[in-house]
Amino acid sequence: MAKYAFRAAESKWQKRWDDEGCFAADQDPSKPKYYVLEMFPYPSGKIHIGHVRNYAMGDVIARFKRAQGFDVLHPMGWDAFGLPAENAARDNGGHPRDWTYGNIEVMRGQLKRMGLAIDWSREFATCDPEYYVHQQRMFLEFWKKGFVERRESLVNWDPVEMTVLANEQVIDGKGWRSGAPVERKSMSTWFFKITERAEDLLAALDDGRLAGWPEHVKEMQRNWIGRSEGLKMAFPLKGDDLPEGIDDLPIYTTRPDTLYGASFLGVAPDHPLAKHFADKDPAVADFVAECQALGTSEADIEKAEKRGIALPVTGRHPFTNEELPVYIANFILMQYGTGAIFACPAHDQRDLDFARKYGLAVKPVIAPREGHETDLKAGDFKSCDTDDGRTVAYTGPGTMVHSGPFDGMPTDEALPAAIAKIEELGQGAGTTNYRLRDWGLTRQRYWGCPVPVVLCEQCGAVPVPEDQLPVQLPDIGPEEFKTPGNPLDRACADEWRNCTCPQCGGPAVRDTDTMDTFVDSSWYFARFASQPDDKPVDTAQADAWLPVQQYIGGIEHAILHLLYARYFMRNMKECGYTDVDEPFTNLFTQGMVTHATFKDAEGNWLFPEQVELKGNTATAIDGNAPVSIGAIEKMSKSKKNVVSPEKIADAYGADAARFFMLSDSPPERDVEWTESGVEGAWRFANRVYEAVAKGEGLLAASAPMPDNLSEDLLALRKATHKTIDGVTGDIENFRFNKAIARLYEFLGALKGVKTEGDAAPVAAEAFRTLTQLTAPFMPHLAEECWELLGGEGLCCNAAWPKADEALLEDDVITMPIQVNGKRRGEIKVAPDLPKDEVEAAALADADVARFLADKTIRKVIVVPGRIVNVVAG
RNA sequence: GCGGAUGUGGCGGAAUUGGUAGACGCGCCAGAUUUAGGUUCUGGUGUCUUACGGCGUGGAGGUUCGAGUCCUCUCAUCCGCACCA
Repeated sequence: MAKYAFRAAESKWQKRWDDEGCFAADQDPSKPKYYVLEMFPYPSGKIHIGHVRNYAMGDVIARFKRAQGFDVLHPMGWDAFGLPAENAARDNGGHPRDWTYGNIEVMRGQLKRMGLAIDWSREFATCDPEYYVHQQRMFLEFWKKGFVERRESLVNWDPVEMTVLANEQVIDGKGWRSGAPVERKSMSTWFFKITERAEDLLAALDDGRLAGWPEHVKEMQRNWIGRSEGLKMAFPLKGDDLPEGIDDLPIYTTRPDTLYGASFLGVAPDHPLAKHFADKDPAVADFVAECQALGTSEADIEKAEKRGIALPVTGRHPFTNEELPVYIANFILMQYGTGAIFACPAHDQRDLDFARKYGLAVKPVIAPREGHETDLKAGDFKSCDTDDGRTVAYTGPGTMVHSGPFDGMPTDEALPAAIAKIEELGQGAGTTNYRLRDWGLTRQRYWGCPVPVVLCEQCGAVPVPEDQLPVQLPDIGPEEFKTPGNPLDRACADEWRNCTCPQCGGPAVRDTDTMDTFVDSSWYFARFASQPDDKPVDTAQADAWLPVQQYIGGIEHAILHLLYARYFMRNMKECGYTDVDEPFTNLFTQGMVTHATFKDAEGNWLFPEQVELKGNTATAIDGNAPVSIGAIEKMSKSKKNVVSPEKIADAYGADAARFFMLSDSPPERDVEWTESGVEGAWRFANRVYEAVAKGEGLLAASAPMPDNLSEDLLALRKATHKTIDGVTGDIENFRFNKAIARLYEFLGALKGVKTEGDAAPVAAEAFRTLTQLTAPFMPHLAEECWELLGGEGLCCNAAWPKADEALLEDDVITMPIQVNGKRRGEIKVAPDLPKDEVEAAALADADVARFLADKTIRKVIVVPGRIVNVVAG
């Protein structure tokens, strides 16, 4: 029997699809449109197996929707700007542009080998000037409309490399290459005022606009935006050495109810007050410098031990007139609220840690439990005792104590009362605050979209005129990438940088910042839908496709990318480019691909292909040296636990690789790549091919379905239609692993099927179904089978099968019978048998009767079509 | 530190959403076919027990006729934390 020759088949069908333009979008205006998109790849060098998983998922949806009669848009492009290209140029020479486009060339070829149903005519890279010219245009438009603003922000500064560092380049407070302690430095950059849209970005999470998003992603975004109702108020300051014009300290708090428990005030190390005293006192300056060496990463700042230093100033409590000490504290974030707080150690854990360390007062003002009030004296800490004897800050609700007029109030009443009192005193007001910060959109790097702005000493920041766009990156020599700092900001780029001011005609320089790559990825999906030369999108064309109906990508993008894209769409809408505000109707976040790690006796990492696996033991492929098997981890080049999709495609075929990536785990979860797993997929392909080969030409013969089928043939028809029903539902719900399990089961049911006489049309239906249901997962195999069966045209163009409802019903079902919750027997009954008859049948069952012999029946619970439980004692 | 998720046989997972725990695949065991096989096919495979049966969904409690599923506490792992993409 002929084996499935996947190598020949894959190139043959890819060519056919290509020649016939099968996957071009906008083919038939009469069809409903469906836009499916996977997050576009960064061209890092080669496709890895995680890409295969991501794009295989999108491809299943694209092919499935196409078969269901949709006009499908399924495009591909490249998120091509970014830091790795500059690092590669630095380490290996060359130019970031050449490295990037070279990688794209390679990766495009690798993706095409996977046989994806992609409309390649729409491909672009974000580093194409034809793309980023529109981004520059929109930037200027947003600026004009006030969505963008230039202001100061803090960055990680490497004093040796003279460069801004990304958080990931800061290791233990030191630059990753220089090893020099990092400083926090303030510089002037551009911001998108995303906080102005915080309210709507938040509202859309709950008003049904994002009904097709996973709840946990929405929850993450809600928490990220972090809307809080609180109080902004000022503590009058007292001290000999106050900065000029500063006589109070504005703070923000979400717990005004605990104001009577205030024991000190705190400011961030970057706070103006901290800066003021650092200039006067070297000890303060040292402390501030130490805090700043932590870098800008929020995680690092909040994980650090709580530390601080007192300032020679006090703040007066508005209620008690007590003078509270003021500290610089390393856990206070300048970006949140006003960068200053009042601390109530009894009811905030961080404040408590700090107060303990510096011997500050702890004043409980909330009694957690009823009757507990009398235990509490001011200064006592009993309110916070835990069962195991530790004392922790009590952050829950309770009754106010030691709080003047608020005594006896529940906390939720004391909170507005405290705000009202502060407002009455004219020392502050209730406000809404967001954790979300404005989006600093520029980077001090070469390989990004230039900011189309000229900086003139006379006129300030001036937009580059429309007819001079795009501002393209200057061509500079490869040696420039080996020099520390931003090449755009150096003499090598002078010819580009020096220019005349478009406004006054005087000498000026270009802004040397480039845009964050998140800007590039915030609207690429719109450009896929419509690509006019003279504007970002044609509104009618773009809105015909948008929003993306199914977006697929990694959970690591749950917040930033997805929030930025939502924000950017709103800006585009206000500029009239689209009527859409939410870019992604349905979102699916897929898991990562993991792989076991291997090390030789010397502790060197080994690639999987250097290792021979036999059961649970591993040896080196060259010479039988023992190999230790390590943890199963996310694939990474450094640990060498990577597999090459190309080698997999060579050995087992693209279909097997795609199929295995979807078969083993639910798609939102991580999946472990195993050689045996892909072998199983390959075996399945061969078994399908061999099964279908028995039905050669059956579709072309097209005998009519007889009316009265034998029991066996009817059972096969039922299996066929149940499989159609199940697989269709599974694909719609992203349960690819279950769809594939059903295909395995169905293949098992086809064993020994006859193809003559009455059986011919039944077998034809079964084989046709198997082929079509397999097609989204193994499209090349499906075409090969389709041809073998004599199907009309291409399998990918055939309409998706429909299940016949009448064939989904069972005449007899098996019901388990429990006695006291334990399964003791089963009965076979008609699904619609009345309850009392089911009960009678259950009690009559011999196995059940045995367990009831010495018991009295108390109750019988019959769940129709499900189960019977007899309660007896 | 904060926020989000995950945890079921030797392994990946399934369980109609409170109703037979372990579908399907991998691995393993046995048998058959083959000149040979790390091929293909057939059967078996949670665990303890000779059996009757007991026990089993990270751990500890709880609700219920019935819990992998709901509630409380807890442990472990993973993702994000704003200049990596």
